[in-house]
Amino acid sequence: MTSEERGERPPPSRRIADQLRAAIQDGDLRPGGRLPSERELAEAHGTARNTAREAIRILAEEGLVDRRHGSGVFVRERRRALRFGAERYSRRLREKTGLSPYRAELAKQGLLPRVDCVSIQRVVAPTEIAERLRLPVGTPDVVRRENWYYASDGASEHPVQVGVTYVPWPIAEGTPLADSANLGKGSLYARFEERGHRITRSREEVTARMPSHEEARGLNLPTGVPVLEVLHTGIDQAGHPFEVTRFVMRADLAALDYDMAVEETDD
Amino acid sequence: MTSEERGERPPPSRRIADQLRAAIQDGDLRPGGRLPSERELAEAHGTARNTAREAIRILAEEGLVDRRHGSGVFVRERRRALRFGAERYSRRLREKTGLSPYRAELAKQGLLPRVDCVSIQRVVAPTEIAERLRLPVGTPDVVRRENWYYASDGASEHPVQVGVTYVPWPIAEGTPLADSANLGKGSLYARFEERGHRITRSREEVTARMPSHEEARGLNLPTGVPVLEVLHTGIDQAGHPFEVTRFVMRADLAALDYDMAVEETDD
DNA sequence: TAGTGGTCTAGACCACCAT
DNA sequence: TGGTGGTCTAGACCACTAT
Repeated sequence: MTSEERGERPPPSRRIADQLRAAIQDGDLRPGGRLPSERELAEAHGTARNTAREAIRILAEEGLVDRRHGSGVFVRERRRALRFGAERYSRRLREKTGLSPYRAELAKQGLLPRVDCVSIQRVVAPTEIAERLRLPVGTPDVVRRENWYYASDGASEHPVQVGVTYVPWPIAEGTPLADSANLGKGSLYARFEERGHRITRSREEVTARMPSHEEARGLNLPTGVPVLEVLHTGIDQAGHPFEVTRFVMRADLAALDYDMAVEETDD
Repeated sequence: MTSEERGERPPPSRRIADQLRAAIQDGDLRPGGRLPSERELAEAHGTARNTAREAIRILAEEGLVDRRHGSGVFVRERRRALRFGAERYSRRLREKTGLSPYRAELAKQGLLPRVDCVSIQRVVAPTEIAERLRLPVGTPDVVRRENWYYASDGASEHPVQVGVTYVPWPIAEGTPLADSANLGKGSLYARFEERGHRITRSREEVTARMPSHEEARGLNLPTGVPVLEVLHTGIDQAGHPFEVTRFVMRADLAALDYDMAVEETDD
């Protein structure tokens, strides 16, 4: 039981945070608007600066405000414009638009996409990946392709997500999958089809967590923003998994959208 | 560009945090294990206690450690045992097990479920809900049912998720949906079928964010744990939406699992 | 009761941003 | 250059947990 639940007065830092939070939620402080400075808050409440600072920190952890060194503290604007759904793997969509699903979604939002293939390596599959690819023991080799996805509004560009794709070596061998950043017309899934693997089912395991230290730096994440982690498994017409991709995406910019038939489950 | 990226030495609080993080990731500090106290860390690094405390705070925000007032700081154990998938709406599964999907999933994990229907009200639908139910203007009334879901390992019980279901008033009127906490055999979807709405498609919009102040308290969430928010729309055999549920779940305990056909999209 | 984290004070200097 | 947040010090007292 917390002090608040017992009806006691919360400590000053909490009370200042509560008051600012209410002002944000009531619209007295508008998105993009600036909060009073730490020194102003401290004086207004008759506390030390550290106490006002603690209040700001509480709000930052909740993802409600952005702190900008040298400028001030601002009410965060909630966007979450990008929605990624299962149709991103649809051949029909691929053939119709000629765009990769990431590019198609950004185009819909009037944003400029950029995808950067930062590495292609032949590695031993991590356990989690090997399980999902049902790799036979003794043949653990996969191609690991790491892609970074950016969005630009014309003025500035932000990283949105990272995707790491694992392909069993026997499937990738001798194809652009094994060594080319540019996969050519139709991209990834067109190349899989040429190897006899047409994506028929998609399994997606979704979790959320706070970013690791490295992810927070790489994705340029403000405090109080979690990441969505999606472990995608592509399954072909024969029911065999042929690729696994782990996406890590900024949860403040991206959302997932699934539309599914319900009675189709066969267990 | 941060000071670290310029090759400068990070400030003492960061360096202490980096060192502890490495110890956790290398396994020198095991899950459940206790970190040195703030006073010990401060002395060991020749800093003020507040500086050591700041280091601990950085790790807490990353979700790596739990702080327990009066006891110490402990390496968080990662569980995430519960997986919720689209098959939870399957009639076949419902009829086979006789269990609600939540109860079935917890039983699989050897946990004891408890579901508490805390309120049933007739309200005006929030915009977001009205849009998804395609409510005609002028008939905005819905039944709002709020359920809390708990899991118990026999010793202690934790809240896992909250689900708020909205049903158009004309569908709920005169049925247990409108006023009964106990929905009877087959629960929610059996009642919908009796009203002529068989769930055929499910749309799920998934996001993640830090919990609100109230959610953090209600779900008893430790710092550094985000929530998954799922906006589920049930669609019947005629293609009409008939219920919307917003789930908010602890991301450290729950995950989502989707298995879908790919080429079925009809746009 | 001893040790822990939670909160606070009243300063200080630094790094960053806008003017 | 003046104002902002970022970090730090060297204390202090309180609230909580375990023994």
